[in-house]
Amino acid sequence: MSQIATPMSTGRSADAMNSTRPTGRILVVEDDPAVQKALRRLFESEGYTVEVQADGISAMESFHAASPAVIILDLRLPKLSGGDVCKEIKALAPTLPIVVLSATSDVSDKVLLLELGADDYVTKPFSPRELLARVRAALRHTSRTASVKVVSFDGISIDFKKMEVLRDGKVVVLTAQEFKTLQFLVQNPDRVIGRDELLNEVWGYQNYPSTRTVDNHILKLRQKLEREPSSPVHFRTVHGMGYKFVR
Amino acid sequence: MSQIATPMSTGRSADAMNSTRPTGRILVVEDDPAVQKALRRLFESEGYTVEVQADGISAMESFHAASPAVIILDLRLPKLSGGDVCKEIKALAPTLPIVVLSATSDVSDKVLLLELGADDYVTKPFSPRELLARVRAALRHTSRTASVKVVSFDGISIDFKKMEVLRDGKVVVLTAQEFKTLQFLVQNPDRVIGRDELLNEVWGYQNYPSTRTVDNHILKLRQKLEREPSSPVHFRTVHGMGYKFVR
DNA sequence: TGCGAATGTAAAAGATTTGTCAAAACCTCT
DNA sequence: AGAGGTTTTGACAAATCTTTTACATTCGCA
Repeated sequence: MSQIATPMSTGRSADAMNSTRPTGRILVVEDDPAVQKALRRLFESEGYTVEVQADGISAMESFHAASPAVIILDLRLPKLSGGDVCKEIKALAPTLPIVVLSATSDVSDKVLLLELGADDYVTKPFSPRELLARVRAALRHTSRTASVKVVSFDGISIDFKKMEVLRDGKVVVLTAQEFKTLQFLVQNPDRVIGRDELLNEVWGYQNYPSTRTVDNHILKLRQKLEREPSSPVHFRTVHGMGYKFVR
Repeated sequence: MSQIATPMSTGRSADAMNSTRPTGRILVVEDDPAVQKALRRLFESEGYTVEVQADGISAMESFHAASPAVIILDLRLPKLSGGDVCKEIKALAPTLPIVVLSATSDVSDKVLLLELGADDYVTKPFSPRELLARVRAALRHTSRTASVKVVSFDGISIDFKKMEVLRDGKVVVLTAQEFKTLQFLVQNPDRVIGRDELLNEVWGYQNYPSTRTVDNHILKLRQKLEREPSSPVHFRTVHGMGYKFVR
């Protein structure tokens, strides 16, 4: 597997690590422009939204402003050391996963990482695939600890763990995108959600399809889940605004 | 190929932990207060109950009093060396998993650890996540050997202890990796497992092959175990998400 | 009531993901 | 080093999903 030293091997060697298309914001804190660029490319090509900061101070600001889903943090930073950033952030948001990026020499002390509260680390040189895998693992972890496993209403039950939907006891097959859409809606009941918001949350920043795509997915959900698809009860249209899920 | 169930979503979505929900008590034996604190925080945030001891003598006492599910043991200890603690405990409770924490220098020979009876070890600069993974693996291991040694379904029986698989009474030869994959899937039935996760859990921390590798192993499992490999019943694909084992 | 804009709908077109096979890279024992 | 086996990669077709597109319908409002 390809190893990268500092500038990341140009080719997107990440294509192998496919699977889930993430919908996450990543804050990358790294001062070397070459690595910055490489990381941005790496994650953006995977569908993440990337924000890059080069020093500790800006990192803290971004952390507050952007509320990322995961932080990738170089330990060597100007202004405010990566270690301090890590500690501060962990104090403020204990569940926010932080993946530390470092030279082996920086972490020779086994105490260090633990104390900082980092969740994981990758030493330079690292393979893009490995970093990606760890970031995914980190994200998986937070999502797993944070939510309800089954939701039921009107003869429909949604099992997020099995990723299975039943209507009247029978399995309803949903595609990945449909399921994601459903999940977002169900987790934000009674609230009107604009197409743009759905695109942001469910599709992510990178691939921005037209808003019609959203309509189509709602259509599918209605067809598959509503008893009377043409007059939907749960997946309601709010004309001019968007959609709203009601139990 | 499929009447498969439900695909779904990104990392940020709900998704439950595998069967190894931390219900466990952990005994941490470590003399450095900073590391103590860090370990306590790490495991408690995961839902484990943590007891900490700083020296070998107290460790043995706690072992008797608290009957932990797993022990994390630093090799450098005052009063009674970690090695001795390990040996003693293994003599008293052979199945209790012990994860040794050590500096690389201490374990230039893995042999030593094996002699001690440790189940796993993590060396010096280790990532918190890695330690967690090892502990989970250790727990999985005991819960497996303690309760379920054999799993059967559809004419297939898997003997985890013997590492042997029978189909219709005949031995099916699986390679190491195939068996591990099978094991992880079987131990997490009905749950959709992404390729990433499989790589993390089955392939471990050091090597990250491409996701194609996973597909290939699934292929092998299907060829060897499914009655109709081209339309798998037990090793199902969840398009866009990963795989799911169903009895 | 009539008009323009927004939404429903279905099917075509475009992309992506997975199945599968075979070759290459790796191991582990002699 | 070589044999025999395992694991990983790479390629390509097949399967499946997503997005677009085009047209019909509905809605909001003057």
